[in-house]
Amino acid sequence: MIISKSCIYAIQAAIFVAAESKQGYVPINIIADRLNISFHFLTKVLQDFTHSGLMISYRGPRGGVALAKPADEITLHNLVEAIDGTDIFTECMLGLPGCGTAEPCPTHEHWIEVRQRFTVLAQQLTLKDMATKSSLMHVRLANGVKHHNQLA
Amino acid sequence: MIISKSCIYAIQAAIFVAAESKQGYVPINIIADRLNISFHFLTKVLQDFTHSGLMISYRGPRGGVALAKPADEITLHNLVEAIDGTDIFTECMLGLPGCGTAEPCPTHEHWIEVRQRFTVLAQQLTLKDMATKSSLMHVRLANGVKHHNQLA
DNA sequence: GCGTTTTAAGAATCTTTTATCTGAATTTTG
DNA sequence: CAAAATTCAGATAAAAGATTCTTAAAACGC
Repeated sequence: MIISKSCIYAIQAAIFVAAESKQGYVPINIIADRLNISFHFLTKVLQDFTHSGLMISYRGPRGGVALAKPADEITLHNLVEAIDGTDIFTECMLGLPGCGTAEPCPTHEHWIEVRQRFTVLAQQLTLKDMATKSSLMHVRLANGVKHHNQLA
Repeated sequence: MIISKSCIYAIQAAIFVAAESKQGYVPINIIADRLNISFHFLTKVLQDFTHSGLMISYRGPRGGVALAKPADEITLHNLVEAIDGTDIFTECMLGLPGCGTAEPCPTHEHWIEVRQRFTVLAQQLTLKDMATKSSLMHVRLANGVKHHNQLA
């Protein structure tokens, strides 16, 4: 998989928060319910967002999480970096440590072109863009479609 | 990581075999030695290549593995498919089961463009291409540079 | 046939990722 | 001040992936 499952959950949650964020803080149990993710697991994952300054959290009644910045100032790149790190955007396809223009691996020149496209995509696609396109995803999640292996 | 570690080892081994294959079968212990990979592990991984018809194997003295086809008829796509399957080339970035043009996820239209580039790359890059570009990789591996975390 | 070389196959171990649970700590509400 | 809502932190369990180990099977040379 391109990005980790934790990261997928985190991105979906961020889209959800961006779509609902007019009402102040969004409680994590609400997000977990609507997205069919374990509450405790999501709590842990979202802490990476608060630690990296993409979200802010508030305890107690009417607490929850909220975006720390406007949705159009948070990119997919920011989200992935906070959860999975930047390896995906910098790594050699074969994982060779010193691979670069000086000592390219056999796939180097072909791979960096694809990787560069992916990086640009991630830097240009904002949370706002994704939130406005998320209607269909939400409908499906709300209808009980869980992740993966649950097609049957 | 884009592709699994098993797949990375397998690709490196395939490049090695392609470069040496004039001498009939190449013993797996030789490949494992030169590439700093565990012999037993490599044995298991290369079985996926023989099972999928990309390589042929032969037991006993002067045995080993060899390409089943000319190196310019084996693509990177073939190699990845044999080890990791085709998920990488077909999957939605967020791993949503029904994601497609009918019900796109928020990243769908952006992601498929990158994914398509990657697929074309993998289908056009042949083992022959990689073997001719592999000199530097082999030098580094022969000098004892192991994979990952062994930089110090 | 016997010993050596080599792949084949599967079990066992270790590591990482994913997921759950429990007990706090914090803040608002009444 | 007490009760409820909510995040925070850490321990633990389950699952998946990576690696190693052990034994078998095949081929060859003598």
